[in-house]
Amino acid sequence: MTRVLIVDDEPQLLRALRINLAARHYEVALADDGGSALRQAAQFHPDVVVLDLGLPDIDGVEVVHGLRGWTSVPIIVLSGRAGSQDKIDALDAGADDYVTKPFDIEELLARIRAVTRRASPHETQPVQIRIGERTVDLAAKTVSGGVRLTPTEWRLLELLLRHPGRLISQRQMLTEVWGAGYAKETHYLRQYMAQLRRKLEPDPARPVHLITEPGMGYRFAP
Amino acid sequence: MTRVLIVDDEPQLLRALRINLAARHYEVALADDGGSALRQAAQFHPDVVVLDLGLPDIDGVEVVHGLRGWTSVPIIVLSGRAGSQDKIDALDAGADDYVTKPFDIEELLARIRAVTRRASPHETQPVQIRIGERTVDLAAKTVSGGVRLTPTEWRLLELLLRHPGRLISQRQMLTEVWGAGYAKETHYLRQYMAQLRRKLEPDPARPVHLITEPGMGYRFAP
DNA sequence: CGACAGCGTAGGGAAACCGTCAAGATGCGA
DNA sequence: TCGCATCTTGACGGTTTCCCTACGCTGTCG
Repeated sequence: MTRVLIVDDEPQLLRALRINLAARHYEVALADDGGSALRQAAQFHPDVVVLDLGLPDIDGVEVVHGLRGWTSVPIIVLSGRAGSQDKIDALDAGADDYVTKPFDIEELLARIRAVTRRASPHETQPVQIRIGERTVDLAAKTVSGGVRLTPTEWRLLELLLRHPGRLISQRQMLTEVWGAGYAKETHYLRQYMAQLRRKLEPDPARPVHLITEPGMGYRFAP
Repeated sequence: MTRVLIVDDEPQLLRALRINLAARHYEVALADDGGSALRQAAQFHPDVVVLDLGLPDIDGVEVVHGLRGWTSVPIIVLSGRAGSQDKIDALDAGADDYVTKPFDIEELLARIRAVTRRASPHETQPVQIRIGERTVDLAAKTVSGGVRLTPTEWRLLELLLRHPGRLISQRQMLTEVWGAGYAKETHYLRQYMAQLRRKLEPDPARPVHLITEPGMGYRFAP
């Protein structure tokens, strides 16, 4: 079932879309500002995000940036502003499509079908990754052996696992998992990397998959 | 280089797009009806197709179907008809995006960037460089053969590798790696160049890739 | 032949960094 | 309101990395 996150500050629109999408057997989550949108995206893991640019707290383009920091979920932008520059900014920030209000609900549905159709083969690619004796499923958010991870642990692990073999800088990890204001709190990294190792590594004291690169960052070695 | 196939029956539009895209270093192919569009797509293998729905011979939606029969190349549909049903039909036929004429050329370019960005996540080209028997990946910060480098070693090596064959002055290396106050500490250079050679050169005593230019600086010879 | 300048190598102390244990603070559901 | 899971914060010992000093080598030039 396709999961849709709708972000808009008009209750009417939210309601209309929720009803229409639910009637077509989409699973729907709602958010009415940028902050809750980012939180919802992390928890709900939608297959597509419908995002209004005119939000009360954060600029919509910033929300796109925030999402693109850690996910490639398709984003369809809504906006009342018909100006072309808005479209260009949103698309270049990483949005996949742009619809100007007022729009026909059928057209939005068609665009949702279009972006999810393109993204769906991506979904079938292996999201199961082995770490030692454990198997991690990023899509289902499960780890074999009855291991459970907290939300923060998931975000951190996902960031590493999505770039196998690549060095992820401390700065990148901190800003993408905790936020832009935490770029220097390397303490958190040590704390949570230790927890991940305890839960995933065969011998947590001698990690072979979650590798430290002193002074630079961490790396997931498959 | 991204390859774009433009299908439209208006010579003016074809010309305008061709010029704009060529100026931005796209490779462009043109077609003015559905038949040649399908032929061109087969021969030219574009990375994205810009397709006008109002063609003289075949209905645009049929062209979409024809393309989707064998390729998943992103398709951006153009149309003068603003009616929503057109959009829905085209999107459901397999198009990826829809732009209504008249459109801002910048907007179309942004949409081209959006669909190509999505279609080719492989564009994150691995910057791999060979040094003797070792392979260095600057993006992933890895060296083949289990070799590990420290942060300072990486900074120094990156500076050299980003300018293959070029002489890098001691002054430049010192200021870029250690800071403006270290411009005369040539000592550090010898120290770290020796370490890099030990880790990367087949015979550290006889360097063939990390070359000393006495009195001047160092050079990376590919 | 000797002085000198530039380069390569080795090793030790200091500082920065990392892993770990432990405890306080916070938020959420019962 | 309480209890639990999670997130923050603090403290300490071990390790890596960096900075710095010392010394041998080579080629040039007087």
